[in-house]
Amino acid sequence: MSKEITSREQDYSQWYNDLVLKGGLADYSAVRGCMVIKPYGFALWENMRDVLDRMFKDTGHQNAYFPLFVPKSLFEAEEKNAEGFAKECAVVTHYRLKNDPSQPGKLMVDPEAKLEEELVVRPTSEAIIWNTYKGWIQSYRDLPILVNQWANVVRWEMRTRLFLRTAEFLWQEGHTAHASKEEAIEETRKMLDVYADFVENWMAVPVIKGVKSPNERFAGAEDTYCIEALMQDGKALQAGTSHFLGQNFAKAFDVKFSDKENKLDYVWATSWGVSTRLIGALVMAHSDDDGLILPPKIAPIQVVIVPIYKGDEQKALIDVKAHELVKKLKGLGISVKYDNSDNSRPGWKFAEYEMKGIPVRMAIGARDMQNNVVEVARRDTKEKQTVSMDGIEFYVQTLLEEIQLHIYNKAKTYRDEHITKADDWNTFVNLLDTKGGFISAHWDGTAETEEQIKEQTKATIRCIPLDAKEEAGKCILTGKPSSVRVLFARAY
RNA sequence: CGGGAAGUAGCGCAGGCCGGUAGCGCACCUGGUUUGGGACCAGGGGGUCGCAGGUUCGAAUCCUGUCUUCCCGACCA
Repeated sequence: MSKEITSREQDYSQWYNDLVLKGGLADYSAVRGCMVIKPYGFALWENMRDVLDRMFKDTGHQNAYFPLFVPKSLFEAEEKNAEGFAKECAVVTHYRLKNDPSQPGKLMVDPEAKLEEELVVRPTSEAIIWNTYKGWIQSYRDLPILVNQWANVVRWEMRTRLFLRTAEFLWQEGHTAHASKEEAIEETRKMLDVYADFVENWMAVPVIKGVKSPNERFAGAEDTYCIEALMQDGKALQAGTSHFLGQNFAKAFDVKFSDKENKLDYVWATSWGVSTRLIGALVMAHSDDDGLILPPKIAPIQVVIVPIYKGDEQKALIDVKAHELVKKLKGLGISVKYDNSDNSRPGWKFAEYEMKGIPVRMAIGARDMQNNVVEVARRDTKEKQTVSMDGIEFYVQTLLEEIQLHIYNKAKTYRDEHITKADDWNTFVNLLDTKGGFISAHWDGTAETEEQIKEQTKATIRCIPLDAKEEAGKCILTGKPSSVRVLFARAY
């Protein structure tokens, strides 16, 4: 069969690629490092986006849109930020093509059309946004500014992977400005909570909230908070970040405000973002060797109905019943697809919709019609049940909730079982090589030690968990004193 | 960006060493039989062999360049 999926055991990377491609989420494109998000994948993103957008608005944010291009002089204003991104920036240097005189029918960059100042294609928008905020802010009365934008950004990655790391990707970036440090920190933490809420309760992926070590911190931030998720191969994935930017960007762009006492001070800033990378996390957290497993709350299609019939008369009868069923389900806000196409047989459809991760499949045949029942199969456990048609919509509604919960609990159990304490170096290395997952260990707090651990084991500090308890211990590598355990893992 | 592999019909692949005008399975179209886990029979359509040069009477095949993808590494807030 052309649609077979590589098993996780055989080749985890290929399994992931197969799911994304054969599940209809995305395709490769003619542009290096850039992918096409297909309708099914984009529908998933739209669902995620809509929920997040509602959450942002419920916490007082508004959407706006800033330019794709950032003049180089603005981009370099906040030095650390610029330095951090410099190596992966696409740069526009010309604004015109012309016919190539030496190759008829071909175009060339017009050397006459060189830009006076190069334009950086945004890898993130702090620079252009803070340059704009300068004009918006004079007094404390203008604060806070709580703005989000949904946009694409470009980071010229050397090695790309569908959804997980592409040269261009879609995301949202929140950029807020505040009158006090405390308020900015509160905002940073609030949005981290929003992300954790979304990823856990909608995507059913458990996350650990934490703060990044200096090495892993966003360039230009004072503190970077993150949510870290664990994939089925034991590797960690950063699912979202929220940065307390201090006054770094305000100083770089000279954004000051007068407080109530008419004293001038620099504005305090935050930024926070999640991207289409979340789709990669979703795929790797839940799916199995038969295809995608999508959580009902964000699945583009929650229920698919497949008719099983012999001949047109039977099909016509089932069509009527199925349409009633569709109407009932839609009445409860459940998204349904009735697939009565005659192109493929039921077995083929079953496999196809399993591949696409549709949470619930219902099959109706002539026998079911007679008995007033329907076969209900759930994607997560693959269990099948025959259920009475009476009140079936409520049964399905409950089942969808159950599936959502079950998917989350399954991922959480796996995650919890893969947080392991290590108190000596051998155990630490062994755990990384055999079990994977998060290793909870002491660290002396220095960048040098973190760097050495990374060199020797490829594991990085994913975060210092926010709920970490004070505990006297010794650094896993140097034996120096440490007061808190941090989480190490190999990561995407 | 370094190492390895690959690109031939929508998908998966063979052919390539030894140059002679392209084949298999699935999918697709037509007709029929079918339909409770990826149906079967018969007939049929579809490819300038990734792209661009070169060698040759002749290139999918040999040579050069280039683009894209995969795996490993380096890099990665």
